[in-house]
Amino acid sequence: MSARPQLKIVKKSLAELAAERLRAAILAGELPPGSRLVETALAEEIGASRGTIRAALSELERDRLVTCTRFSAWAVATLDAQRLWEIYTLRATIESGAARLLAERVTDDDVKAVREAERDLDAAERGAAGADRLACDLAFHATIVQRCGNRLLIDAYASIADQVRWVYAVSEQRSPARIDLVAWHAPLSDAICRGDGDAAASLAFALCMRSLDGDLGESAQKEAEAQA
Amino acid sequence: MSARPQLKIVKKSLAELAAERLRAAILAGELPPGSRLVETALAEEIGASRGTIRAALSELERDRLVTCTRFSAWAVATLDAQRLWEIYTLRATIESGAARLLAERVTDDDVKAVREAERDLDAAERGAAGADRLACDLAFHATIVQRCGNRLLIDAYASIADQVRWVYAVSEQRSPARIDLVAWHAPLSDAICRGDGDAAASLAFALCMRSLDGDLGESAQKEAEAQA
DNA sequence: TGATGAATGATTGTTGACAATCATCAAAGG
DNA sequence: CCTTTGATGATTGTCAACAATCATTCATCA
Repeated sequence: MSARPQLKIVKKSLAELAAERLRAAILAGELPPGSRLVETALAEEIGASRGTIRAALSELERDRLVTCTRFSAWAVATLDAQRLWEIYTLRATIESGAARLLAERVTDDDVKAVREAERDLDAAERGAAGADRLACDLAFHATIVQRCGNRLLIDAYASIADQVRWVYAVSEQRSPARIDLVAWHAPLSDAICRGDGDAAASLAFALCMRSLDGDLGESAQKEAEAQA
Repeated sequence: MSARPQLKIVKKSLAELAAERLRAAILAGELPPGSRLVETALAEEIGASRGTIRAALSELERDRLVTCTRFSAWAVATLDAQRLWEIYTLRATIESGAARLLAERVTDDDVKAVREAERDLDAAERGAAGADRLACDLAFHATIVQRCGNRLLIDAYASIADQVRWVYAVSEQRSPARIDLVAWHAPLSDAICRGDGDAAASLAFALCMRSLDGDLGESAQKEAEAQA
């Protein structure tokens, strides 16, 4: 069997297409938190029937991007300080578990991949602009999760990563704090590569929680005060 | 505001009712893994229309109890050794994160609750039958997660706990290995109560993974061999 | 003035019919 | 005998209409 270009086309149902559109619109901030979503209106705009839209909304509901109150209304989910904290701690939990798993079963390939991600991070730190730095940062974390070998964890991470991106998009503070990327990430790489599960878990958790304090400290602080 | 009995009645849609029924049937093993689920047949049996059944099936799909292949068929999900490992490591990850969170923010109330769950465990160890032992074991773990203060974590745990119960129901080995409950759980309680997040996370993870080896080692082993 | 209750419009919940797609199997051709 | 092709039945995907429910408004009355 020779290597072929990828020919297979992924067929998607209308509901999936609709969900994609809506997800993109929400993540882009076009539909701000709290926006009312009316099935008939969306059906008109998107060009599908209500049942189809309904399926799409249900999919987004399970990803916690929209909420539904019975017989009343769909709406884009809202973000308060509590939810923000929950999102980041869930992310920290998943990454922490993935890092522990990876460390406990680390292979040579894994070491190579992690070290490479670390090098990219170093390169980004030297020159690149904020957006690239953020991309490399996320790529580093994604590498760890992707290689942990647990599809359930990978899926859970994808879902929560969506919400993290959403938080970035919605909050005014678009670019993460200019921290010393390599200095913070290197200990985690080392722990994984030497197979130290406990250390990897601890460092991964701390690193994620640091993002909460650093990137979003201001707006979260503001919100918390507003609520008090 | 005085304390009142819970008066609110929860109205459920037909789709939710149907999902409940199906979930119960699957968890009880009435619909064994791999069973084909046909929308029209289910609609007939349950007494709702296809669209309603479809919504119910979608809900179960999100919880990974059923799978759907496009234009073809719904089916009860299957359990192989890999998936078994994934379920248990995801559970370990979530419990581990919850334990870390709880330890880092532990209050007097938390200490009291954890110690009480530990005492119940001790009592169960002395006298009770297998089922009660299992119940107390699960209650202890649930206590930790419930008190971590993160609704996302709690929900994620509820979903994965369903799957753990399912594994128990489906595998022949119904009762967990007769381990020394208190001896295994006490270090975790201690770590949480003294606020040692790293230790709590490590112990919680190890405890869950121990369940995989202990309770289900045989059947998992068998399956793994069958696949090879 | 404030509470109560009925009418109303808007929105979701549910249904059955029709269209699109897939898995199966038998026949044709080499 | 094996592979390919076409027909067929079964099953999911989509749709538009109807029913149930909710939020709002406004008139009524103590």
